[in-house]
Order: sequence, then structure tokens, then C-alpha cells
Amino acid sequence: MAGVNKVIIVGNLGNEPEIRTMPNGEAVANISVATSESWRDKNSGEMREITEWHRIVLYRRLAEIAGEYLHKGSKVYVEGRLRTRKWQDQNGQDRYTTEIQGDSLQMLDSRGDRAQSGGYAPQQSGGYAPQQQAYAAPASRPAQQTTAKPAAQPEPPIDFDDDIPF
Amino acid sequence: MAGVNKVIIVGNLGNEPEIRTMPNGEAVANISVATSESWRDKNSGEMREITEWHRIVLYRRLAEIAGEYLHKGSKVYVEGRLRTRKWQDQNGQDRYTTEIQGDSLQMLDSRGDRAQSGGYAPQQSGGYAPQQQAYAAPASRPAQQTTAKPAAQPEPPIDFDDDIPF
Amino acid sequence: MAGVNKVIIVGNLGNEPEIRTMPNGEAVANISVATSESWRDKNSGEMREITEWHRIVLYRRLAEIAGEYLHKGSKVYVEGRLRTRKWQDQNGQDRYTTEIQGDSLQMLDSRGDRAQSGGYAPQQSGGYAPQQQAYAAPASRPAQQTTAKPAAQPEPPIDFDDDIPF
Amino acid sequence: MAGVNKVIIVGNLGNEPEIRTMPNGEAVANISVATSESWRDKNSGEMREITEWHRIVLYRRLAEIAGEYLHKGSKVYVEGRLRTRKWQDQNGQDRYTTEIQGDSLQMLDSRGDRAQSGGYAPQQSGGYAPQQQAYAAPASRPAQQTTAKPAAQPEPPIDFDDDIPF
DNA sequence: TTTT
DNA sequence: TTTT
Repeated sequence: MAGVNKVIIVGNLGNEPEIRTMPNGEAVANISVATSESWRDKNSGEMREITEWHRIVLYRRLAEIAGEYLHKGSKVYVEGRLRTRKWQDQNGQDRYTTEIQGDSLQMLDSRGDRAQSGGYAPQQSGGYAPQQQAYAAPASRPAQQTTAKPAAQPEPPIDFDDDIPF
Repeated sequence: MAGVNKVIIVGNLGNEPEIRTMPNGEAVANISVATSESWRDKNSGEMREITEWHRIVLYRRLAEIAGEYLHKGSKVYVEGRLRTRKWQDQNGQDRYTTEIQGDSLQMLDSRGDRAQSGGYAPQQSGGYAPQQQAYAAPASRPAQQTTAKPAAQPEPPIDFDDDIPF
Repeated sequence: MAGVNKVIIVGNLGNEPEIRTMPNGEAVANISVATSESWRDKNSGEMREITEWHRIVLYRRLAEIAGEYLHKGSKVYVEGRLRTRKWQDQNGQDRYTTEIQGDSLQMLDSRGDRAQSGGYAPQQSGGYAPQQQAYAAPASRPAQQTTAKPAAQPEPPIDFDDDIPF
Repeated sequence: MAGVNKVIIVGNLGNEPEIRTMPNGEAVANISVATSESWRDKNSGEMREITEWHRIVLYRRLAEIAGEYLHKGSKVYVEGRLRTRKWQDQNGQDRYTTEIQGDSLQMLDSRGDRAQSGGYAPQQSGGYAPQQQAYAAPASRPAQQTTAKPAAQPEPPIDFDDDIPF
């Protein structure tokens, strides 16, 4: 890598996550997250607000987590990187879309929140959303290993086989 | 500034905020915020967890907001900078304490959260915690202006006197 | 503000900055900054690289600094926020462009760097690029004050009128 | 993980890195990185500056890179997390030291920079410092795998076995 | 399209 | 001392 390409978003989902499965069986999720700013207009003196919608794409384990635990209205912390992809519209014209590829995801709603909010409760019975940060697995790992030992674990404090490092 | 000194913390307060007033009348708040990591020990196979406590100091408007709206258990987003200060213990020995000076604060509990959680409801009747990000005022501004026009407003989208910039 | 909308970019300019002046006399700069990632393709075993170009817009004092000190090839740290704006192409179709609005800028080339690199030396004689971080002025400040006391100063450590705070 | 514990530092090393080897053969590096702020004192009108020194610890591959390529004066970007560790001084008193555990490191000096700057040139003949971002390997991976396939590679853009994902 |  |  030459350089740093980092995005940090905290906001609420505007819709249910959209989940797809790739030909190779891996999951992809798209979520749309809002942030907004408000300020007092210096001419009229009135409050104004602008909302920014962030299109976020999640892969693999993060996509699965999004599909299981995120819902319209969920508040999330997402850390990722910008990725602009080129595509062609129906007229064959080049078009560009900028997305955030999420590398880390954290749910910010408390459990009670979800319990109380009815519509946002997890779909499945047990329905426990681990209040954990989930990390994206490096794509260079063989897929089977990603499955066998999901790399989406939070990076632990360094331990040297339990020899205290300090 | 030569360099970048930036900290981003999302976590929960371990205690009620401690609020003081400086000789010049300005407020200072100290909050203690926990983050934690958990991982599976690769020898024992057991889950382990480590909690990190962050000592955060807030000044002026941010301190006032902390005093009004934050409570033990509150979840916050804090952006700030590291500051290590030197002091002397009772033996005259040099000691160092590293704190995060918060430049921006955002409450992450939903309102219903606070309403439901009893103990964490705002102290004052109106008790409405604006779900806004508050910014620290640059200290170089004259204090009276900070008071008259609290700089803790979110930075607005740039507008050129309402001539649309794009 | 509801939420956090933050971008951090470290990379090199692909072109000379483009500087414009708004009708109200304020400066606007556009810079294009590259970041890249490289990785080993897990099938072919070959190294591959992808470059991401970030369109960054700077206002006021930051735009002036960009015009004076940045050049094709300059390495910068930019902190800002995402802003997607809508416009219409020649066919009247809605199009969207995502930009980073820079709120803070820092030049990362050492002075010797520029001196040696020939083409990138500052245009003006004195040509000293202050190794400082420059911040955007909140737009809500009256323009004349922004001019008189450019808010692009680094935010100082809090001082209580020189009563040491710790 | 409950929460986010993130630090971003851009600054210069105040000394040569200190490299040690752990009993299990893994490398650990300590570097000390300065950031500074300057501002105009609002009473005296004079410029003042404060320097903050950040103690950063790097493990494994990052430690090796630090040992090979970093030197007194090197400019670096470091992303990591805060870690406060407790120790006892010679009087048996509890003491605390806050460090940044670096998870990602990037050298910001251009190659020409180092070549020209004499004292900071890499120690070894080839002496080419890859202008790459290096990431820490999760400690939960078996050490031998970390060695065999060093996880310190930059995370690639997601590719689905070369089926274009978009 | 969210949230306050 | 928090949270999950």
C-alpha cells in the first residue's frame, strides 16, 4: 500500500440490508447509512440540516453479520476504505460509483434497544447480537480456511504464547 | 502542527462524569471510558477478555454537555488527541499520566435507551439530550465570544452565503 | 450532527491543484490524490496493484494553501468528510459525484524533498511551506473574521489564560 | 470487542528504534514519535509550541520492518490502539505507562529523502524501503503460519477468485 | 431511506 | 469502573 485510504462512519441504516451470495458461495451485503449535519444559517438564522447517505459494501463474514443482526434503523460504526468502481449505463456511457468497503463493523444499539424496538429484533430465535467488533478476513486467505477458522475475530492483544510481553 | 495526533474511542462510561470549574469559570470534565477486546486463547482454547480504561478530559462546552447528559454506562464516541502530562507524586518523583483530550463528543445511546434505563436519565426536567456531535471550541477564541456564540456547533457544510458552491 | 462522517487519506497528488475563486471572493481548490494497494493474486501468484483516486475539495484558507504549496507529486495527509453531490449531465440525467471535503490538510514532504525534486518546488521565491496542519474555518463564522483572524490555525492545547490547567 | 480503541499518529522518530527479541523468537520494537502543535498565545501574542512524544510498540513483522527501515528522524504513519500497562517501580509502587500498540505502519519519507539525508539510509546494501503499508498479524494465528505466509500483507481488494465482484 |  |  502506498498511502492511507480510511473511512469511519457512525450512523443509522436507512433500509434493511441487501444480501447476495456470490457464485463462489460467499456473502455480500449492501447497507445504506445516513449521517447528517445541522447548522444555523447565518443569513436567515434558521436551522438547516443536510443528510449524507453512505453506500457500504460488506463481504463474507461481515455480510453474514449484517444479514443476521442489522436492520433498518440500526446504528453502526463502520471502518473501511473508499472504492470507486466504473460501470456502464444503458447508453454505454461510463459511470462511476463510490462505495465504502467495510473492513470492520460494530453494532451500537444496546440489546435492550433492539428488544424494545420491535421491528429491529433479530430474526432468529436465539437472536443474540454479539456486541463485538467484527473484522473482514483478508481475501488472500484460502476460502476454506476462512470458513474453518473465521478470521472475523477481533484482533487479540498480542500474547507470546502466554509469556507476558512486557 | 507537525504531525497528526488523533484518537477515536467508542465505549461506555464506567462512572458518572466528574465536573470541575476552573478559576476562570470554565468547565472541565473527566470521564472514564472502557473498551474491551476478547479473543480465544490459542493454548487453553478459552475465551479471554481485556478491558482498557481511557481517561478523557473535556473542556468548556464539551464539559458542560458531559455534565448534563452523560452518565455511568453511557455509550459515547470521542475524538481527541493524546496528551501526557507530568506531575510529582508525594515523594517528589516525576510521574506521567496520559489522557485523551476530547475535541468532539457524540452520544450513542438512543433516547429510548436513556428513558428506559432509569438511572441514566438526564438530571434536569427538560432532560433532552440532543443527538448531536459537539465540537470543542478553539481556545484561541476570546472567551466571551465562546460564550456568546458557542463554537460547539457542528461544522456546517460549506456555504458561500447561500450561493450553492457546486 | 447525527453520526460521524470521517475520511483520512494519505497519498500523492496526481496533478497540479485546480484553484478557483467563488463569486464572494473565497478560494476553492480541487486536488486528486492517489492511494494504492498491492497484493499477491492467490491464483496466479503474481503481484497486482490497484490505485484509487480521491477527488478532494478544499475551501478558503485550505484552498489557498493548496494553491501555494501543493504540486503534482506532493504527499499529503487530508482529513475530511464524504459529500455526494447530484448534478445533471448533458442529457439531463441525474449523476452523482462523491468527493471528500477536506477539513484539515498536512503536507508530508520534507522541505529538502521539494528542493530536490525540481518540478515540485513552490512557485514563489520564499517558497517555504510551513510544516503545519491547517484546519478549515467553520463556515458559520462571519467571513470578515475568517479573513481577519484566519481560523486555519491549529487548535492549540487548551490554556486557561495561561493558568496551567493540570 | 466492545467499542473502538484507535489511534492515528503521523510524526517523526526522536531516536533509533529499539529492537528486542522475545523468548519465543519474535521481534518487538519500541519507537518514540513526536507530534507538535503551535499556536499564538492570546495574551502575549507570541507563538508557542508543545511537543507530544508517543511511545509506540510494534510486534513481529512490524518490529522487523522498524528495525530495518526506520531511523531517527523518519516520518511515519502509525495506526494502533492504546494500551496502558501496570508495573511496579523500585519502591514497589504501582505505576502505569500508556503506549500505542501499532497495528499498521507506513513510512512517509520518499526514497530520495533517505538517500540524501545520509544518516537515515537503510543499513543494508539493497536498502530499499518498500513504500508499503504493513499490517500486524493477528496473534491468534499459529506462529508457523505467520512465518510461512506473513499476514503483514496489505489487505487486498476483495476478489472472488478473479470473478469481478461488481 | 435513517436518526435526533 | 462500563458494556456484551
